[in-house]
Amino acid sequence: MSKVQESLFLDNQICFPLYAASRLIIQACREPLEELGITYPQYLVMLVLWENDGLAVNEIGKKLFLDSGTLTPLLKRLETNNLIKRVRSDQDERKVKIELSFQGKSMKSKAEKVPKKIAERLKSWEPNALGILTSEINRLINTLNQPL
Amino acid sequence: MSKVQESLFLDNQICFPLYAASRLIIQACREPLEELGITYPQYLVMLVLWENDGLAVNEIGKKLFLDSGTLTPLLKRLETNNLIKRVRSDQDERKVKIELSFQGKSMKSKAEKVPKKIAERLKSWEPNALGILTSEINRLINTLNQPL
DNA sequence: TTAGATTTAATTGTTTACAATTAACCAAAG
DNA sequence: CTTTGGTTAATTGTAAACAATTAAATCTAA
Repeated sequence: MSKVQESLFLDNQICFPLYAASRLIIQACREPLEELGITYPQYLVMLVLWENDGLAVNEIGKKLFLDSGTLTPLLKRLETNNLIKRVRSDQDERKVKIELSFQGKSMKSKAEKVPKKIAERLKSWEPNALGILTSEINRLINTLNQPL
Repeated sequence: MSKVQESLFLDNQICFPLYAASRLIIQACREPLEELGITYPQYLVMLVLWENDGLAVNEIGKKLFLDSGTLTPLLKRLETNNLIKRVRSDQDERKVKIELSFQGKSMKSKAEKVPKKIAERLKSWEPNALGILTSEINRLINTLNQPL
């Protein structure tokens, strides 16, 4: 069979394994996240804010590769759950700053369960192999982010 | 800073890089897929069918890690676009067999553009490094699929 | 100074994901 | 034959993703 035809099998491409692994690991996060009452994308936004509170919507979007079409409704849900506040900037009224509420800040310590759960799930992996895999995936992200 | 706190940074975990890389590479597929008039998950179903025509919904689901809640409406859209037929099995009326239409079969040759486009996008990568990365991700999938 | 371009968030509409439930069907035991 | 338990696809409801558009605010260059 020709190389081109072979490449039309699921596992030969990198796309499907990435897609499947991403969904499976998010599933593994779901259980500890349920205790926090948030979803995985919401958790990502919280991670960004715990590192850097008060960012604008587009600044969060740059870090997570998400646009306002995804973030605006997600942030509204986080606000409804009293984890953040959305405040229009005075200096630039186009911008909406996202600020952690007290409850949002308090969640940080409880959130440590998530990486712990994942680490437990991947305990059969050499830490080194996992580190290499992570950095190779980050390298792939860099490649895909380069303008064509 | 403690290890646990460090693990609450975006890039230290494997979850976010996987999630980001998955979405970025699906974005890279979008342009060639637009020519075919299908989405990435629809393309995955077509890949499965090109390898094995006439599978039942749950058999496709096992290969893609998707359930009927996702597949049923997706397959209905593929049927509306005349790429497949959904036929209730005679032997077991619970099952719905998915059969490629003539147009669905014809699309296979045009679909070769997708892996070609991805290969072009990743031409800066050593084929070997890409192969190792793919197999490591597949190993991760196996780990995550093991029952806890 | 202002006309046009850019930035920013929100909105609209389509398609995935997925949990939870439902309904029909099958197979095996009694 | 009937009951029971398991399988299969569909349905319902919620939350992402993302393209495309809109509207307001800001910036820039003539």
